[in-house]
Amino acid sequence: MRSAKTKCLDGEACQVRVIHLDRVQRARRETVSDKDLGRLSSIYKVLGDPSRLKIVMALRNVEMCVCDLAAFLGLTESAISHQLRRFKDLALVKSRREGQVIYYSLDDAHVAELLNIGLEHVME
Amino acid sequence: MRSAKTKCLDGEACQVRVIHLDRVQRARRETVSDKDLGRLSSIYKVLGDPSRLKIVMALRNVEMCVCDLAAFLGLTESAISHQLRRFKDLALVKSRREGQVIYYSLDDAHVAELLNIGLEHVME
DNA sequence: AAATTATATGAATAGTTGTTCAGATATTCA
DNA sequence: TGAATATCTGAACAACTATTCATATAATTT
Repeated sequence: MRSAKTKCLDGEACQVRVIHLDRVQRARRETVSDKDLGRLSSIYKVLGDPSRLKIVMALRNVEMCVCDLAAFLGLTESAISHQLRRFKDLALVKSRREGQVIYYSLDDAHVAELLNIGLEHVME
Repeated sequence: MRSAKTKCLDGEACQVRVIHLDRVQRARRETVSDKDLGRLSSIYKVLGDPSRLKIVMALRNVEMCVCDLAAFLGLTESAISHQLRRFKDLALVKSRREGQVIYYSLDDAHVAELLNIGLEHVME
């Protein structure tokens, strides 16, 4: 099969070689929107850090406060708080106030599922 | 409930407040090894970038070469190659050579599952 | 009200990372 | 063999990020 020049989506020539134009077009047809792609990658990204992953893995089983998580991870309470906010922004973790203490837990069943499948992969 | 001082795992005093010692201990008991935690976070991390996510999303449906992916993403072939190596290092993507062309596809069923669950979460 | 406790926030910084560029390697074809 | 093609690799750099420190906010207790 021969190489071929193609044009970028915006119309400008972009000198990209395409060996299988049909496959590229199919990929373009079946791809998810950039918005969804961004949101999805944000979710994986927030799980893609050892400290944060340890946090959600713990929250899978027990509801915990910032203090507890700081002791568990051996990090500053400030660091934990910063990371928890990232989870909250993505609606992966929810919080519940009881006096001065704020308890954190998983907000979404999909998250636990993501963690379980990941664990399956790593454990076997 | 009152705060309490505890000691770090290594025995040194570390001035960490712990509100719920039982929960912290339970978390310590049920946590996965640091090695597994590292491997797992690496998997999420590699999916946590829009470009890379777009690559594996495409490979979910079609086997593609570096050229094709470069045209699809609008990136350099070099950039694609660099990213594909990360996937290969984690055994998430496999390759097959046919002459000068190397075809890439998903290596692991778990990856597709991770992507599907993520999509479910984002789409709904 | 003042002191204490738990958490949140903003700035600063050291470390990490995605991309590009230039050049190397591997395969095919003439 | 030499030219052409597809992919890979290493260095370099701008952009991003995880953590800490200092400080602010919110709730409780005395």
